[in-house]
Amino acid sequence: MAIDKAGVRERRRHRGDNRVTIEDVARQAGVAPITVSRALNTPERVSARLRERIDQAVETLGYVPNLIAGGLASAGTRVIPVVVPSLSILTFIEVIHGIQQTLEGAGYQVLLGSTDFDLDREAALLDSVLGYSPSGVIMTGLRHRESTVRRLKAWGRPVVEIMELGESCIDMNVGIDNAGVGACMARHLLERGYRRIAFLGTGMGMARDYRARERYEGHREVLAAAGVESELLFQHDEPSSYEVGRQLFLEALEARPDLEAMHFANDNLATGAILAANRRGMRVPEDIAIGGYLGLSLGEHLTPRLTTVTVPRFEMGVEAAKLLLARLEGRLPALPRVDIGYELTVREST
Amino acid sequence: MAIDKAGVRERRRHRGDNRVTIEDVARQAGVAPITVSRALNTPERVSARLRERIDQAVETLGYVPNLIAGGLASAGTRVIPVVVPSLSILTFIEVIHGIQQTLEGAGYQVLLGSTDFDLDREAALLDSVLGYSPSGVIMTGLRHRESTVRRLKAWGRPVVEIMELGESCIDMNVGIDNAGVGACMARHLLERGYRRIAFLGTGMGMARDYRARERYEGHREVLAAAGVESELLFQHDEPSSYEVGRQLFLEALEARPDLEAMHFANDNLATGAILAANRRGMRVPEDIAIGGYLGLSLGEHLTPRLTTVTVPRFEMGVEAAKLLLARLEGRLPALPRVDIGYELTVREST
DNA sequence: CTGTTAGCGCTTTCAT
DNA sequence: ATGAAAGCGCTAACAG
Repeated sequence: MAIDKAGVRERRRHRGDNRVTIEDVARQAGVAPITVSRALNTPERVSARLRERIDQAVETLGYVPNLIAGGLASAGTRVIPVVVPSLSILTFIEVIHGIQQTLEGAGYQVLLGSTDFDLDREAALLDSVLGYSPSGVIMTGLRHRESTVRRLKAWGRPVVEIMELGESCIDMNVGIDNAGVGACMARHLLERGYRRIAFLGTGMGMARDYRARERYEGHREVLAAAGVESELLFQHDEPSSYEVGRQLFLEALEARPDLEAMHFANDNLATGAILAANRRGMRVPEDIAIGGYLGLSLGEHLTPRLTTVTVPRFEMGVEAAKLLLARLEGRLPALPRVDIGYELTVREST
Repeated sequence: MAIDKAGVRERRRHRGDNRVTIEDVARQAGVAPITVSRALNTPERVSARLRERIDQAVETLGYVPNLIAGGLASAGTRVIPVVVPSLSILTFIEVIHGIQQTLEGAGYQVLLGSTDFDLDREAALLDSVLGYSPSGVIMTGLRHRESTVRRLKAWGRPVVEIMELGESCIDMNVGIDNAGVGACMARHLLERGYRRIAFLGTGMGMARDYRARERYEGHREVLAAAGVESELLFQHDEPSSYEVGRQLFLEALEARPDLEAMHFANDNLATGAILAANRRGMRVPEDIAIGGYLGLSLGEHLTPRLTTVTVPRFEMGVEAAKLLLARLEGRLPALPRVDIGYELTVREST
C-alpha cells in the first residue's frame, strides 16, 4: 500500500467533512475497499479471518458508511418515504409509528411527507422523494393522480398503499373496508332500536377525506335497506376535533330534536359530543345515543364509555412495513393485499 | 447532438430505473450538464436565453433531480433527521409537525428517528442518519452521550436541540424551562390555598423522562420554600396515558385521603384523573383540585375544564426549523437560543 | 474468496 | 456566462 508523500494532492473533501471512508478501513485492514463493502453487507461471502480484521478496523476507525454513496452506486438508500395526508390526524400518526418501528428495526429510515389531502401536492411530493432513490414507498389511499400511478408502476420497486382497500392497487395494499365500517355501526344502531339516526362528519363533501365519505355510504345503504330515513347528514369543513364534535352535536340537536342516535365519523368528534352532553346534563344513550369510529383509548374513560368501531392502526403500519420488507428481502409476500379488519366495540354510549 | 449508434455500450443503469438524468436534459437543450445544474440551482448565473431553453427541456422530459447524486457531489442532501424519544407521545408529534411543515415549505425533508429514551440508541441512530449526509439535524434534549456531542460538534453543520433549555448546547437550542413550568403550577396551587399537594407522574425515577423530573424539582422547590410538605410524589413506570392517570389518581386518593390538590406531570394523566373523578361522582376542585401540563385541547372540553400550563408545541417545532433554515441559508440567527415560553391557563379544575 | 475496473448522476474546480 | 475534467464514496460486473 502506497504511503502518501507529504504534499500529495489533497482529496477533494467537503467542508468540515472528514469522515472515515471505506478506503481508510480497507487500508487499515490491508484489503481492497470492495472487500470491506462485502464484509459489511454480505459477511458470509468473506472469509472469517478477513472479516475479523475488517470489523476490527471499522471499530478502531469508527467507520460509518456513507449511505448516500452506497445509494448512488446501488440505487436504494434504505429510505422509505411515507406519504400521508396530514400529520395532525392521530390516525396517521399511529400508522406511521407502526411503520417506523418495524422499518427501523430492519435498518430502514422513514422519510416523512404530508400532502394536506391534495393529490397534486402528492404528485409533487412523490417526485421529490423519488429523488432520494428510496428502497420503497408507502402511500396513503388508492386514489392518486394518473401520473403518480404511472410513475410508481414504472418505478418497479415496492409500493404499499395503506388505509383503504380496493381491487386494484399499484403494488401492495393494506387497509380496511371503510364502507363495511360504516355499515357495521349503522347495523348496530338499528339493532339497538334506534331509527332517527344521523351521520356526522367533517370534510366529506370534498375529495378531502373520501374515506369518511365511504363510511357514510356504507351507513346510508344499511339504513336505506332497512327502510329508515337515511339522509340525515351533518358536516363541517374543518378538520375533526373535540370542538367540532361539540358543535356538530349541538347543531344536530337543534335541527332535529327528535334524533335518537348519532353516528360520528370518528372518535374525536364522538368524544366532543359526549363531553358536550355531559356538560349539558344530557343522558347518553337515553336522551341521545352516540357511536364513533377508531377505538381511541379515551373512549373507555368517558362516561358513558364510547361505543366505537375499533381499527388496529398501529398494526396497519406494522403490516404495511412487513409487506414492504418482505418484498425488499426477496420474499414475495403471499398476500399483496391485507385486510386489517375492524371490530365493533360495544360499550354504554349506545 | 450525437445520435447513438445501435449497439453502443449500454450505460449501467439500475433495474427498472430509467429516469431522466441531467445529461438527457443537457442534450435536449444543447448545453453542458453543468449548465443545467446551474440553471436549476443558481438561475442568476445563467443567461436568460439558456435558462429558458433548459426549463423547457426539463419540462418536456419530466426531469426530476437525483438528490442522492447531488448529495454525494456536494454533501448535503436536503434531509433533516429529527430524533425524538418516542412517536407515541403526542407532544413530540406536534413538534415534529411544526418542523415538518416549515421544512417542507423550504424544500427539505424530515427523516424520522426515535430512541425510546435510550441515549445509546440515540448515538447509534445518529451514526446511521449522519450516513445520509443530512443538511442539519434536530435532536431532542440537551443530554446525550459524550460521543454524540463530540461527533455533532465536529460535524460542523446546523444542529438544533429542542424541548428543554440550557446554558450549553451543541449549536442551537429552542425549548422551555421545565423547572419553571413545575414551579408555575405549584405557585398557582398555593395561591389557590391548597396545602396538601401531590405531584404525580411517570418514568421520573429513571433517566427516562428527566424533563418531567425537572418539572417536579421546580414544583418541589416552590412548596419547600413555602414551608409546605413537598415530598408527596406518586409515580408509575409505564408511559403516560389516561389509564395511568386514572390509576395514579385512585392510588393517591387511597394513600392520602387528605390530599387537596394533584399536580400531574402532563394533561394525559390529568385528563384520566378528571374522567375518573367524574365517574366516581367526586367534585373537582371542591373534593380534589387537578392541574396539568401541556395545554391539550381536550382539557377545555372536560367538566370541569382543566387548569394547565400551556406550551406551544407546534410553534416550538416551527421555531427549531426556522433556526435551522436560517443557518442553512447563511443568515446567522440572531439568537441561537430561543425560550419558547409557557402560559398558565387557569380554568375550573383548580 | 478476493481484487480490478468502471461507473452511479451530480457538482466542484479550473479554464475559457 | 459557459464548459471540460475530475471525483464525491460506494458497489456491480467481471476477472482470477
